[in-house]
Amino acid sequence: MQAGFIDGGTILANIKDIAKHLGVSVSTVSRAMNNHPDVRQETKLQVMEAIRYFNYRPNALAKGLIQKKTFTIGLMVPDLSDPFPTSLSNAVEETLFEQGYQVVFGNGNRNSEKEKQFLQSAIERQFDGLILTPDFLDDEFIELLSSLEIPIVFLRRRPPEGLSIPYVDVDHYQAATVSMNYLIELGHRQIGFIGMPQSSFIGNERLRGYTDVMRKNGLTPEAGHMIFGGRTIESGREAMGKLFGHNPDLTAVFAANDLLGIGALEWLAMHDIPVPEKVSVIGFDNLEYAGLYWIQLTTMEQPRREMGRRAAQLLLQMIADKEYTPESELMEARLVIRRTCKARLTP
Amino acid sequence: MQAGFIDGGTILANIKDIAKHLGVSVSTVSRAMNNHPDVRQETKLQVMEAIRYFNYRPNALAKGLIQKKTFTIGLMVPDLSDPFPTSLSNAVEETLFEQGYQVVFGNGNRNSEKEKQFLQSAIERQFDGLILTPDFLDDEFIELLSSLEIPIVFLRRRPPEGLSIPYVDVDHYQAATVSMNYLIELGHRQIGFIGMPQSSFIGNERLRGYTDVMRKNGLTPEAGHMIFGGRTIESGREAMGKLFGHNPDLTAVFAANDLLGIGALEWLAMHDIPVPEKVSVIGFDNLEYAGLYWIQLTTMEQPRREMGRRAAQLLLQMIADKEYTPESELMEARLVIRRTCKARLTP
DNA sequence: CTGAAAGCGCTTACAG
DNA sequence: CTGAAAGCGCTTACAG
Repeated sequence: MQAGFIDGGTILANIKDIAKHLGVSVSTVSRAMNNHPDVRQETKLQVMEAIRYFNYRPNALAKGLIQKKTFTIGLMVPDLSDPFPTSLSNAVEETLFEQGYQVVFGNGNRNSEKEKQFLQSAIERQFDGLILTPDFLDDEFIELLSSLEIPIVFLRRRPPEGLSIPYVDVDHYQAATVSMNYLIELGHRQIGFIGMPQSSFIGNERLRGYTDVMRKNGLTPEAGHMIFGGRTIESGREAMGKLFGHNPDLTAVFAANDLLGIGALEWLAMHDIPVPEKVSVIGFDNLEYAGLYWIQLTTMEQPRREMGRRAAQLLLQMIADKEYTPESELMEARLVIRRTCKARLTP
Repeated sequence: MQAGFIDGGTILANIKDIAKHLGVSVSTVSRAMNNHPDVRQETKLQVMEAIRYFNYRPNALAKGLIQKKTFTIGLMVPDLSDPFPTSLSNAVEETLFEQGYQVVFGNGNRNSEKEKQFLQSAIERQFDGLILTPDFLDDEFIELLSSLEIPIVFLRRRPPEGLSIPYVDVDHYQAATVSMNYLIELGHRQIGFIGMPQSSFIGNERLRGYTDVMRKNGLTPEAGHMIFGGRTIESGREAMGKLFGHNPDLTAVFAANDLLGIGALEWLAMHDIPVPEKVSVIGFDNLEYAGLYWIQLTTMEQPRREMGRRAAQLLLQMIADKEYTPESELMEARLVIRRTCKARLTP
């Protein structure tokens, strides 16, 4: 029951084949497919049947070319192998899919060139909108951005100054003060900080939360109590080693993300330093890892699904009304108390 | 220095604007852009400059429509939140990107409808090829597949009978015999099996490895030693509970994937049953999790990057030569010995 | 080396 | 309710 070859020529049916087969015009077929009101019910039914018979699918390129709308949205993620953004991407994808959009993932790959190429590709392919998590906001990238007339929202990143692009992010500073206050309340005073690369905006916001809370409590954030450089388990392990080597009197550590926190826990476990009895550790992100039986990391949970959904919704609004630039959204992280933090024994 | 508005009309420059601006024909601009040999060097340079000036990017829809080639490839993954496929997808993406292709991720979502919709979308959007990991091979899906004339390769799945679609997968049966032989060599005789849902081809291949090696060693795979149903940590935990509850004399467990294995380890840890002293556990996949300090799961590593790369290469070949259907590839998994398996003490 | 023309597969005013 | 025609933004024989 397959059409396969039509008139011994074309491989796949197009709208012309359908029209010819039914003895109607191409316009009529088009209208019938798109539920145009001005089509006789009978005609519509015939068209539907012919479509089934020929296994016809309209060519989205032709459609997009003429309608100037592709129902395609680009979603740039910094690193496909980073576990953090997946549930976020999932939420973006679901929200957009419900509205008939296909989302195209772009692998930024923590690589400036790839990020730019993704933008280029998005322009050439006429995407309807873009959700971006760029790591490299150099001049060239910003110029590219500003030359675009596609709706854009930033996710987990702040847009460069001067561009009115809305963003969705967590208030990292505020969240960091929450976790720091928690440690302070538990009685900790000697608190270390394991940070991401200092080029990271997010990392710096969390650091700012750390230093501010320290100062507010009359404590000096000492250079020797802070260490920067990575975002992986391995670098967390290393950092913990250095930190504790220089400051064996630390009673708590604030790790700027869970991977770093888990690395810290590994180092402490390897050196038989009991957590939380001797050292408390708090992370940030609430990755799946954090809940493992052996880890049970106390951490700040980012509302990942909500962030993804919200970013998608903002974008949808912008697409619906091109004049409108919605407000950015700063969401709150939530303290998830597990088993790596404990009140310091008052001496 | 931005063009922005051209002739107070169009927003974005197109090839016509460039041509008009230079006083040459559209064909000449097209040829200059595409490095056609028959273009004067000087003309080419002028075109290049105009392109820069207008910030012009060719419309990929128009290009695709006429060239019948979109440089777009669809990659279906079963579940965006599953940690297993990411490095695999990464390798696919890298390989394809090098050759100028954009890959579009499709979220199968372990949902039959979404898988079909992705195929439909791929047809409409004229993708050049497809890498598929479908979970639902019902009749409708198979018919859809066979009506396609796009090159397809299956990744981590076997194509339905009758369709000559090449695939790339690990030899799960062979790998399972490797891990089982390892347990047998360690002296284990009472070996349990924690399996995936019985609808899973992969799960059944691993099960077959288990039962065959048991039988070859004169052991009977007892129904009470096997348990099926999930692929998550939680279901591994549950399964281990049931298994051990009924068979406290088990000395080893073969978990059909790492998540199940980790769940099993959790249950054992929660019940103070020492691993590997009392019970050995072996997994399958070698997820990142498996290497965590507290887990150190002995497991079978799948060559994920190679699988992804290979699938992409096969597809590229098929795209280059549409007549050619390459051989499928069955790769070998590798035993990664960590700390969850130990020789059984001979009584 | 360059241009005019046809055409890719659709949609959409415009007429009737 | 339906059809003929123009057009979306390109590429590519065909002529010159």
